[in-house]
Amino acid sequence: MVRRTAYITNQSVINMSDATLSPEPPPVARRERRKEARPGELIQAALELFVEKGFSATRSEEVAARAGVSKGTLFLYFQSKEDLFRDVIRTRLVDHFLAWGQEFEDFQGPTEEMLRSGLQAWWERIGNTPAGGLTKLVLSESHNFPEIAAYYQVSVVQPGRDLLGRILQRGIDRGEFRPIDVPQAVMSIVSAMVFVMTWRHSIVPCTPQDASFDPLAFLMTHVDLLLHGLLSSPSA
Amino acid sequence: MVRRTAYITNQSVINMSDATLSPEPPPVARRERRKEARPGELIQAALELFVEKGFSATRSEEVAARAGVSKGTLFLYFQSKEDLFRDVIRTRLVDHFLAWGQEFEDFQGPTEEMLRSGLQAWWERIGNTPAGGLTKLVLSESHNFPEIAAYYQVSVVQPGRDLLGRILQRGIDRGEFRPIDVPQAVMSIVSAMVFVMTWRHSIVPCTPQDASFDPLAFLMTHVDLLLHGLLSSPSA
Amino acid sequence: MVRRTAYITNQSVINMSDATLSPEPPPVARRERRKEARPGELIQAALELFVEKGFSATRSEEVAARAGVSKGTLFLYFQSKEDLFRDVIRTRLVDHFLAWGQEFEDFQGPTEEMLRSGLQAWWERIGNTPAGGLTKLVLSESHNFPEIAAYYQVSVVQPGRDLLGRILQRGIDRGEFRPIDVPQAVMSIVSAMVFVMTWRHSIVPCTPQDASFDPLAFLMTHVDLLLHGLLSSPSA
Amino acid sequence: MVRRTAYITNQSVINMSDATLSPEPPPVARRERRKEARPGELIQAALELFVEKGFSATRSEEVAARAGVSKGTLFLYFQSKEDLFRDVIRTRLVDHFLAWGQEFEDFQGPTEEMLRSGLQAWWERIGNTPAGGLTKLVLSESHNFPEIAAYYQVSVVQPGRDLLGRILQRGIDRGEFRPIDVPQAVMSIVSAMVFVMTWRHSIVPCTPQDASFDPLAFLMTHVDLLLHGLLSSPSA
DNA sequence: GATGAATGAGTGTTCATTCAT
DNA sequence: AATGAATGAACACTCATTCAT
Repeated sequence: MVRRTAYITNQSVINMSDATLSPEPPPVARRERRKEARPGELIQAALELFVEKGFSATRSEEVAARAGVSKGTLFLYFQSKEDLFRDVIRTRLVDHFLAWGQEFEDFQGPTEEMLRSGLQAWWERIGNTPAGGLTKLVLSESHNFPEIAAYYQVSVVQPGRDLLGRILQRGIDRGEFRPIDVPQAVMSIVSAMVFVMTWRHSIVPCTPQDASFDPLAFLMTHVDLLLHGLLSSPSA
Repeated sequence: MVRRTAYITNQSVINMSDATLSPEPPPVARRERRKEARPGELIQAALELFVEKGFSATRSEEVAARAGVSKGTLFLYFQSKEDLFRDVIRTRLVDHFLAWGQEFEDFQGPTEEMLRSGLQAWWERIGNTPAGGLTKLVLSESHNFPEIAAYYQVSVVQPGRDLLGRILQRGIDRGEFRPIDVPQAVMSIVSAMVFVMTWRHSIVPCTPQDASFDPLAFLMTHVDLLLHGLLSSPSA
Repeated sequence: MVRRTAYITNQSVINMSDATLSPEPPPVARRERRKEARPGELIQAALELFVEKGFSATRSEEVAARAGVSKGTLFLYFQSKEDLFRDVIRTRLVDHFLAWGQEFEDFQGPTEEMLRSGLQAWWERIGNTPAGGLTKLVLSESHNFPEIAAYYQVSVVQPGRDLLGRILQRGIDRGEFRPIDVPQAVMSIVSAMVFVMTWRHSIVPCTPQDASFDPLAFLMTHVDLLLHGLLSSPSA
Repeated sequence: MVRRTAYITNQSVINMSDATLSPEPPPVARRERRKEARPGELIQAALELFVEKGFSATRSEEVAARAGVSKGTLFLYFQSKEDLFRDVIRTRLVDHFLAWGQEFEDFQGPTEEMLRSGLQAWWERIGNTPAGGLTKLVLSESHNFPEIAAYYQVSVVQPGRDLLGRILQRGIDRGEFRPIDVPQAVMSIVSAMVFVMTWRHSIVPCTPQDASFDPLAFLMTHVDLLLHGLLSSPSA
């Protein structure tokens, strides 16, 4: 499990635990091992390059080169560049996303803490990983690959919204929160999450002079505001 | 209405002449008029197409065709397709953005209302216009055009943040708001604005089944939550 | 009109009157003239190369080069290499074929002479031109382009069979020929025509030591045999 | 049955061992047998596929797959795809062709009958077998494999012409036929044979609506016409 | 100034061939 | 001997850009 005490502020974080290479079980023929590792290596390389340079600006040969293979090998494992893109999304986004939010099922403390803790977990496990760059990529390329955007909405966004909705509902049920419009409130949180990922991979890298944007701090302050409101004497 | 007074702290702005909006002063010979209108017509066509299909998916010949001229003419006015992109963004971002926020200088009512009214104005004049698409375009292409992203940050985002900051500060000064961290609170509002534009031009068009996303309603509910908080008995 | 007294025996005849360039009517802009000439020049180049080397062995850049243009220009006029192939067939085979057999409508002499004269005309105008190579090409590539083969059958072969059929029928009607099965007899002539074209563009170029194959002589002897039979005392 | 006595005036024949047809003599170990059978199995698979789809449209992996081996094995036995092609043709052309015409050496009946009977035998044993497809293949690929075409001419066509020539000469010698130009008359028959094979493997599969072409019937009618002529009162 | 024919560098993809296992 | 993962040369096709008219 990845656990990071301090907030990670720097950009260009490529901390992707290579999910494909385990601690080398029984000794297999070298060639064999590569065959199984290849798709993962290629997807990893593609993820990095797509996030770094964008989909169409990345030549398929570059992906192959970064994975340490030749152009032809790429097409041995993926029917086309677009297919590779799809598989990157599938493998990285969805898989990673599923890892989020399991432990909240039997959370005991106050919902406010649950919300903070959930967001922090999301940031550490998803937002602050290449998957965050992927999200920006999906949004950027949505014109060219609408099915992928739709897939993202269904497989990533919707589950996230559901989870957040359950948390908010819990707060209402336990009398901690006011009986607000849950779906709308969920969107207020989602918007901050999407914004953080978008911002981090577009504006932030271009304005080094203004590098004071701290995503996790922003998220926490955001939740704070949502919880306590701006008004000095909140309305009845 | 184009008014240029404050804000513009730009760097290396090449073509700031908003050839498209000025009310065409003295009557000139037809040919002459076309000649001067050309760049603006091309920029308009490019804006539309870039927003519709993305930068790289738009062929320069399409831009020319939509502007009613031939491929060659495009390169008479712009050195390259990238240059055209830069000019589109520069011209339009500033144009559109300046239209926002002048009338708030001497707003009289409560700050809560000022905030709502300001966001509504923004939505109507910017978010819900091609400029919204522009923003998404800038973010999407920030890898390929980092100077543009930086320019956007300096010329568009920063003024917006300043304006919002002044509004929030006014609320605090008048005792309406709690003495929160203004820059952070500003970001909570900005994030919703950016999110709305991003979402609207990427996910929404790809998921017609889930077309229930109402940007203005979201913005208003968002402000509502920020103002009143989620908690039933807000903290001291 | 092309008229050759002696039989043309040599291979590699590329006598294709450029059907595209007429005696330069009114003076047109250079560029303009090229634009109209280009498709014809490209088709001519493609015809030559396809016949020389086969369809798939011919790179599209070679076609362009022989036409004196660059690769890109080829695709300005033809959507794909396959399309170019189709247009070569359409332009050259069908057009040329239509030129055959008009004057036989009111032929006066004996049918035997009509048949010889018709075959000789066919040889001079079609068989002994690049169109002959085209026929071999169509047959060779029929696996890869079945629609083209079907088109050839309908637009070239069938009309030819019809024409030959009318000639034979005339002979029967005038009592010159025995009342044979006309379609079958037609095929006996067609087979010789097809054979001549096939042979000339496949075996003959590969066996220079055996270059004694004279297509026109063969055709004439073939007709002779068909007319008079092999038997010394022909059957009743 | 494979008999090698006459005819073979070949040049540079590399692999003449007909590994495919010989009735597998003494029982060998399984592994051994496979090893010797491999080339033949590959040639058989290649023959089928080349005839079905053409040479360049057949991927070498398909050949291997149909032969039940892997891609690499193919190149264990044949230096290249072209080499495989050469071996396919060499092996099969000779094999098939030699099967024709031995029994005519001491034919007793009238020459007319001999001719018909010979053609029928040819059709059944060669024309109407994969060898027919082979012929079309040789002609189609003659540009890329001129030595093969030459080999075909020398080893297949010439023996066939010789045989037909002997038959016709017999007819003349016995007073059954007129003293015609034997080589030319032979070509009239050969042309029909070649045409039949070419047509059958190119045009016919592409025009199912016109599937009425009966090769054997055509051949017989063709001989009929050649024997009896078209004219009602044959020449003096 | 305007045109649009022409260019050619660039890229995704295929497939015969090699070679480590 | 057999495999099949890997290679990389080859090629069709695109499109931003140029320039003769």
